[in-house]
Amino acid sequence: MPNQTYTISELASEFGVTTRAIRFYEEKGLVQPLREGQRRVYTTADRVRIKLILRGKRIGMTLQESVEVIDLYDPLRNNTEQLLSLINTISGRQARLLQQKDDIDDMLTGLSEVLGLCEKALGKRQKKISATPKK
Amino acid sequence: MPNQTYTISELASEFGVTTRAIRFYEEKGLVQPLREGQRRVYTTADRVRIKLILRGKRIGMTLQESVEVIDLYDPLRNNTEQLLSLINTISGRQARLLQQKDDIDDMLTGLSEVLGLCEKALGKRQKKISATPKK
DNA sequence: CCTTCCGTTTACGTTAACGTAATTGTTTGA
DNA sequence: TCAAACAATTACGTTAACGTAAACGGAAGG
Repeated sequence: MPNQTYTISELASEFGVTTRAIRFYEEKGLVQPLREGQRRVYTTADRVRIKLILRGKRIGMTLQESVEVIDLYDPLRNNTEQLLSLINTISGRQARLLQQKDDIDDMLTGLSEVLGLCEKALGKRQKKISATPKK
Repeated sequence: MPNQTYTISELASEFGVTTRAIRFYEEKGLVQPLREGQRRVYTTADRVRIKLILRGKRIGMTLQESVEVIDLYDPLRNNTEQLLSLINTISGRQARLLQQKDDIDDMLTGLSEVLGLCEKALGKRQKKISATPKK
């Protein structure tokens, strides 16, 4: 039943952001929840948009960029001209993402090496570390 | 011969940033070029730091975060306590990077699907697109 | 000598993405 | 009925990461 709705604080706590942030996204036109009187009512579609926005944020996209990416999906307008331009846009975006993956792989490689050095320095003692996901 | 040095504008144009940005990084203590009179002189080590900083930026890290990652590499201080904490830090960072890769993969999948739809809508005509990496 | 091209410092301006009140409803359980 | 919990609006504050402009100095070339 994807006809569920959500309150702002439900979504906020689900995604680990503040209600202020979600209202801010609305100010910027990123979501347009329904109203029930004054109260905002979010549909599953709204929920998905927010989720995608936050995904974009995690990889360093601005809110506007996230919206642009999201908007690539919807009306799928039929003009040939626009389709060609859309293809270019998507290709560019894909290239950036691939670059990002390379960057991440490089960084992961480096971190693994440092990790190796650390463990070596610890004399390979099999110390269990309490997972402390700081902050 | 890695004893080469660089001027600020050389690095700026190589990396596609402004000299202002590089001076800003210095203000923030991210690099400490030598001086030749007033002029800044950058070593290959400085160059690498800047490169790493920009790599961090591409995947959405703040300057401070980039420095933290870079600093994981150097003194490799020997205190056991610190080593354990370092290991945790690195593990956390790795987790974030893996999450980012997943995010990117998801986005790439989505974009590919849209691309497919576009090409289908174009009737599979083998139109060559001029690579227009816009802006 | 004068202009043109780097380069430097100082300092105020800007944008994004919220944070942080302050104030004012509205609903709900004791 | 009344306080507690949740929601809304309005508005000023904040941080990061530079942009932009002003004002100046050395050096190189025509």
